[in-house]
Amino acid sequence: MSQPDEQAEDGTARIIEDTVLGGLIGYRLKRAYMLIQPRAHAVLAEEGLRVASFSCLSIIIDNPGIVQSELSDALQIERSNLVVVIDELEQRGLISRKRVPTDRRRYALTATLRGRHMRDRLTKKTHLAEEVIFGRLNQEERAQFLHLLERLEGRPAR
Amino acid sequence: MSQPDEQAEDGTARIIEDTVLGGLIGYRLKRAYMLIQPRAHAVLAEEGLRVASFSCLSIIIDNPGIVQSELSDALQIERSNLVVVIDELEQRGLISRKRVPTDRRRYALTATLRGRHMRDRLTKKTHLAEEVIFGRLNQEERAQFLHLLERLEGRPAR
DNA sequence: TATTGTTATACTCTATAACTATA
DNA sequence: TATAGTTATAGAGTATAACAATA
Repeated sequence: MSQPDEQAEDGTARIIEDTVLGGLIGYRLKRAYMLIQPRAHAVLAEEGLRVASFSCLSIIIDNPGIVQSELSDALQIERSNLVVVIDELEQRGLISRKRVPTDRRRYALTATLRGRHMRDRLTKKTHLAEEVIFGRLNQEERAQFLHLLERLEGRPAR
Repeated sequence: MSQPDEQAEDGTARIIEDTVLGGLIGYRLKRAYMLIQPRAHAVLAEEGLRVASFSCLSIIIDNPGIVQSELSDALQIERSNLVVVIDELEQRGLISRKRVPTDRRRYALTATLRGRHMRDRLTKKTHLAEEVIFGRLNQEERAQFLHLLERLEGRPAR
């Protein structure tokens, strides 16, 4: 997987030079993300869930009664695109929705027992899948990395 | 931008709990990437280029004579999807292609002067755009972060 | 008037299969 | 037979506009 042994005209592998791209954090983040994402995708697909569905399920479990517009904000998914995900989770019996009595425009979302079990199982499998890549870092580096990602998201230095 | 002030039923902002997602590196990488990507996208769009086009242009400049299948490997873009990008770069006069005499199936790609100027200009603007986010880290943290990204991509520890 | 959930739609990215010309 | 570039196409994911119900 990903061996750089493309044949150049003389039959030797070409070493790719790069003076710019590797210095761009967006490019580097994308490459790292693309290492992880397909593995998470595959694990979740085994249970018929997409990544977005798993994310929604997880946030609903951690925030019982959350409504779609709040979920939309939290996960940065367009309200309109959330609809199909929520429908899917409900039809599979992983969450349920009921109208908020004080504001009948909104639906309070809660996970079912089945949904909670699904998340717990998939959390373990996803962590295992990520381990193939994240395991390249030792414990100190992992903590550093997650800390730096938090800093990038705007959390102030410790 | 991204203030978490969604109104809960009682009129106070809901604090979103998260016991699982934040511990998944894929989720965290995606969030960081989504902070950077739209900014790079916007800068490149000002010159009518997409991110993939800029990446290709840059690798072609650094590797004159590279052919499409090598570029495809280097950037992990499907050969078929590269075609439109290369066409675009050529039509805009940023690169040129000529058949490789020793293997007439292949086209050697090289950047024009105009292409090199375009890259130089866009490299500066992209770095500036990324700075809004990456600037949240100090110099030592930046070096650490890029180093850890390299480690994730499989480069052995120093 | 504004907001929530919804529908319809379009656009970009990405993936796959099959073709051609060359090797 | 295999490979490079190409075409066509389909599937995700994402973004926007407009609507009904409710506030």
